[in-house]
Amino acid sequence: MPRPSIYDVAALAGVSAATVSRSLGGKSKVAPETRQRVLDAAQLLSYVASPQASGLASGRTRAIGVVVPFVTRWFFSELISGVTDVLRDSGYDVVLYHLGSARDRDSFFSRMPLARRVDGVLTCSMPLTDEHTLALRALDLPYVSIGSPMPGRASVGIDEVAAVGAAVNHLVHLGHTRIGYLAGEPDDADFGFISAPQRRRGFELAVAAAGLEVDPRLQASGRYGTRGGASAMASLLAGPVLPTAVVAEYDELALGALLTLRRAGLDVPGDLSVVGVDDHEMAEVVDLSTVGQDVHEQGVTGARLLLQQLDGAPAGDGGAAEAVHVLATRLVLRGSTAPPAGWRTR
Amino acid sequence: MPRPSIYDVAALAGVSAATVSRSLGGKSKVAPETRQRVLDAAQLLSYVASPQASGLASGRTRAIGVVVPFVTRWFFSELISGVTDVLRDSGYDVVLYHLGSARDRDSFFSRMPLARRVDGVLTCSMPLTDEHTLALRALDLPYVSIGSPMPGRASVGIDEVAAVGAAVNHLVHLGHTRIGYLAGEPDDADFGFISAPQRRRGFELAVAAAGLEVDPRLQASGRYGTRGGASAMASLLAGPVLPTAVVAEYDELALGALLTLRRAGLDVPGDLSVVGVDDHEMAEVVDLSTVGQDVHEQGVTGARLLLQQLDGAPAGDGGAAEAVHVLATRLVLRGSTAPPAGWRTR
DNA sequence: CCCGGACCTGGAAGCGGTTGCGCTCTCAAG
DNA sequence: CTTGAGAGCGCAACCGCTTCCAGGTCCGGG
Repeated sequence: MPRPSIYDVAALAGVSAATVSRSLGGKSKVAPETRQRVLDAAQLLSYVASPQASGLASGRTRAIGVVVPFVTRWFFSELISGVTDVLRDSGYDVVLYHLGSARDRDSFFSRMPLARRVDGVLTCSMPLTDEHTLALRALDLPYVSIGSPMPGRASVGIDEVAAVGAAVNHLVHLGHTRIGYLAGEPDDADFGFISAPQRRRGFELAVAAAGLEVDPRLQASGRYGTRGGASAMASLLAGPVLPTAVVAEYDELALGALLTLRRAGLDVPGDLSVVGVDDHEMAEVVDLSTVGQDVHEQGVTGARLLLQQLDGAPAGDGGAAEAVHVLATRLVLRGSTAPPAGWRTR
Repeated sequence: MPRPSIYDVAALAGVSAATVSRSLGGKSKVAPETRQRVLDAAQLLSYVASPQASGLASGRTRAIGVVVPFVTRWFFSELISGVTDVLRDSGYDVVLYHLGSARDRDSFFSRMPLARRVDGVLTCSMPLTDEHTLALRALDLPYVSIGSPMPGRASVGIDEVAAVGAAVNHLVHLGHTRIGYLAGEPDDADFGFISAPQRRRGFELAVAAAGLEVDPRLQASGRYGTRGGASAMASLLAGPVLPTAVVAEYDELALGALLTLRRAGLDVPGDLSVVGVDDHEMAEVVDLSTVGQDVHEQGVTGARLLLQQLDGAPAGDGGAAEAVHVLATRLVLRGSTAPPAGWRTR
């Protein structure tokens, strides 16, 4: 028994297919009594309209393309979770495009499978080349970028520069003067976090603003993740000049750093303070001070912005389509930061 | 300028729409020279066939529904990553359904938005009621279940009982006799890991098999995640009888347990051994012994099984459609386990 | 009593492809 | 030279729904 079509429902309800469509779609006027009859019939047959056909006829797909470079990393999974929750509740399907490598991205943006498949696009902290951006623009679909502003398009994110600045200032206020920086490096998939440059800049600006010197000997980098943080910290420890505190580009690096320090027998924050950025779920576990961002909320906001564009401005006019939403970050003080050794409050 | 249709391509190439379709679809015979002309024309117009229309006409959507209860948890994100990689390379789109709460699931399975949207379905460790299962069956689509076998359908997973058993045996061989168990509890979303009962059973069977007593005073549970592990361990420490080793239902719990132990000033593995299950990425960082499973590989395998059904047996015959793939687990020995205090090798 | 308008509903034309069927043309065998 | 097999390609019929347009009813007002 094949799936029932709209005609089956129409026949059962004793109306035309047009009326069934109207009753279910809820758009134009149908006599309440008629509508109920149709609804009952549909229910009875457990009829579900073919998204294919309805999309073809109406020009709307009721699906959103969500493009992410990674799905296994904390930041992205939080984002996806926020996005999918909002979209599901609005009746949109989420088509997930997982583009880890540059190769994947290139082939994706040149083939553009998004073309007629979705009503809108959401990219999450995607490192896009000009070509990619162009291809995206050519789609001329409602679009929101999360994690990286895009000229003329709506976006949501945090102030990366300020976030790292807050971390630095916290250390400065504690009295630290030799502040190190742990950065991530692009990994095999040739992808560094898109926010990396800004975070580094945030670090340097804040250090300079505090009247301190930006000392390259106090900076180190490691591959993505905890492992990278561990090795970066190790190289800092092996360096010519020791910091009294370090800020990590993101929490995973800080976690690794903590590990290295513990193994080296150094006390945190006694011998060295550590502060991260993100407020990763593990940060609380290891008592890491950090600058938190609400990633789930960014996903939610991004999705909402997109929905707004979808049933409002038809992509491209002023209004919400260009809004840049900057979400707040918060300094989360935990046990990994303290005044430098030998320093005392006046 | 609206998106080009197949007729635009046809006109440009000087052929009929049918030929364009055949040239791009690659199915039936087209003269190589003609096909090339069509390909060039399509390329020139950057033509992408509407999935809607082609799906409607052909009955295939080139999309797979992936249903997960969570996306932010290690296990699931790894799975999704494996699944999406395979499907993307096979030209399938992934429609992600993120159903965290029982309410979400109920409304999902009763509305069944999957109906005509996808060619196949993949569920990942979903706790399904009989109703859900029935609704899924009624779809009559190629289907693979990851993380929980389903009668008559293909599935992939690990032997949960054996995995925990391996953890227990490891401790037994080390000489432990008072072995505790840390379990997770369902969280707000009313969801406990679907494998929880089997893991517990694995624990109890292995303990019994070792000739030891299953002592309820050596078992504790906490809410999902590290936090839960920490509190579960705490309650064990506060209990009437102390274990010399504990196995945690999954690594996140073990991580929390390690934290509690460290804070309590207990040495691991000196005072107490800890072993987890999963080989979570943080396990390596904190030097946790564990029983590892390759979750990414499970995703890959699941996706492959589904593809096999898609272009082979039309859902429901014998063959691969019912295969139960059990992937291997491996005992990963790290620094969190050792013989019990006061014990020495003969 | 007649007419205009509001309100429902049905008919039918697509939406943009796919594909069965059949026509045309080429070429080798009879 | 005739005939038949194939290969290539076009015609047209859908796929299942949405939506424009027009027709039919029912009312209230003139």
